[in-house]
Amino acid sequence: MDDTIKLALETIAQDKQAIVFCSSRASAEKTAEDIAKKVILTNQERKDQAKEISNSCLKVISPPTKQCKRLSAMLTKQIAFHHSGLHSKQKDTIETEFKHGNIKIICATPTLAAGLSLPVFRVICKSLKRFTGRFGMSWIPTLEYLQMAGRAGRPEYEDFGEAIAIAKTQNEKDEIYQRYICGKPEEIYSKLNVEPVLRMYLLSLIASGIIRDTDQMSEFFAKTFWAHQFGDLEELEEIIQRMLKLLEGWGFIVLGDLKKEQKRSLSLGKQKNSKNQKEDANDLFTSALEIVSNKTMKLEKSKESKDNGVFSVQLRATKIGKRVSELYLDPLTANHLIECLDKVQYRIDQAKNQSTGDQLKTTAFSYLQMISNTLEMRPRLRIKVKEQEYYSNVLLQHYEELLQEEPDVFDLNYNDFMNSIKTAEFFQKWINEVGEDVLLDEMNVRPGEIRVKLENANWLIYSCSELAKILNYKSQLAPLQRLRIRIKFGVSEEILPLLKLKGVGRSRARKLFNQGLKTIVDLKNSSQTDLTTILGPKLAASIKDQLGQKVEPIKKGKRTGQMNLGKFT
DNA sequence: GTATGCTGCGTTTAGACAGCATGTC
DNA sequence: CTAAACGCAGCATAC
Repeated sequence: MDDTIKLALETIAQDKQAIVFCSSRASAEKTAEDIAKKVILTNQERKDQAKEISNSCLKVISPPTKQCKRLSAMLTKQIAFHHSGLHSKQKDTIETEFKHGNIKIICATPTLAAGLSLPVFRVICKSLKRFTGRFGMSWIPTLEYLQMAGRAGRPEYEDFGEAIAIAKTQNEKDEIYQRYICGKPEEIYSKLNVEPVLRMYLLSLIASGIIRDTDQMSEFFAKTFWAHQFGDLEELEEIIQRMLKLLEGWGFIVLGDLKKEQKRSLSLGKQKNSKNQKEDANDLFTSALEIVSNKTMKLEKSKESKDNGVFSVQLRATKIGKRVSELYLDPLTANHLIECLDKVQYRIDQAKNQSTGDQLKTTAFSYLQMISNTLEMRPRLRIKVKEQEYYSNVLLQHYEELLQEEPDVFDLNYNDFMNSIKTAEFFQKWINEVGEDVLLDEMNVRPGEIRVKLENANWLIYSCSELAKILNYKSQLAPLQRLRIRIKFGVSEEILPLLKLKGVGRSRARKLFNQGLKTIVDLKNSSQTDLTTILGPKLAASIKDQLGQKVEPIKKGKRTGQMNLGKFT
């Protein structure tokens, strides 16, 4: 039998608890399941307790997903898995019930290591390797090992705790000993992801007025702990230089007083070719940039340049640049969104001018793909090998609606682009009321991920409408707002009016609609009795009340309102 | 006949943070 | 420089 499973069972035999850290979700689920298979609960009280927890996790989503069922089944044995795909309510109950001692083993991905304190007698690391795109399976950072191992030992209950790392070979054993037991935790800092961070950082520093010119900028970055950590100051200079130029080209900042604030796409009637626009902008700024290049950023030489009396170039955020910074958008994303909004607006204007002919339509899918292809929406839903054909069809189907060009098939970004199509398709299904169980089966999105995606989408769409306001694209505000509500509730267009009522969400609105109550007016004309049969007495009364109509006292029937409500939620 | 186990091959692979507005029986 | 394990299908064996 697997050593991990042996150790887990032995822990249970001691009537203690353990966390098993696994390197993938599939592994966490499977390991937990394998352990659960071998567990036999004898104590009736424990059985009942476990059953109760199992049920409460099962009914978090209705209808339950296969993930819910799998979790629920093993909770019966006081075993659980834990990873980011779980619904947050399930995560919560698992954590609290583990604390209460009602769950004996949790098989988890690193979520649990980073999260709140969840001390335990024994930590078992099934594997200390993890897949990384670039290097295949590689050792996890020492710091992460320490975090996981640090869960072991509960000062309140135990004198000590155990952290056990499983090695598959003698070689691995030595390596683990050297690397994790003797090794020092590495610096947290990585050079890999500097650019996006720097983009945002730079813009926010300028927008907030902390940095007003290139002198201050140089000074600021030279002094930063971050710059110190980065080490290679010249490389940092280059990056800052590049970011500055990008921010300027995107119209988020203005250099010096050489030019008035760039008005971006404010005139509605005019077709804007964004590429040309950008080039123009770059031309205009060349002189300013040259000054900057020659003068700033030579951090080591900054004294020298000051002595030479070269003047500093002013840095100022534009109106839209400020808003981008406030919205906490990556400027690259913001630019992408703005370009897409430009395109939508162009289509709208064209449609106004010529009434005939085929117009390129902007649909919900257009916007959904737009937000799906941002950095913020990463990681996108991945297209599996067998799904490729399906999603090329989806792409074809929505081709005309897209607001960005399809990259070349051999482009490195092509995969990512296709994943944005799948992600958009996921949102599309969500706002057409497809259930979470189906979404998991068909698209491999788990409830936990769904929540994160929806939150991001909500934020991005909100940001879009804020940008649209500044760009004066008024005609896009309503569609964006509608889309935002649809995303939030996961509903189709047709039942939108019903959502204004308190206590009416995705499923209740659908119920009403299917009973022929499609609008607020329909509801006003319906009797409270009818509403009661659909939604139960309490909600029926509440709706009548919200509509400003007389509320008849609730009759006490065989079933109370409480029970009805329970059934619907 | 059904359940379980083994082998071989193709496929997949952790997580989390930002803003906003408002509410849940 | 630098994979490993899961899931599934197909087949063998146990009950």
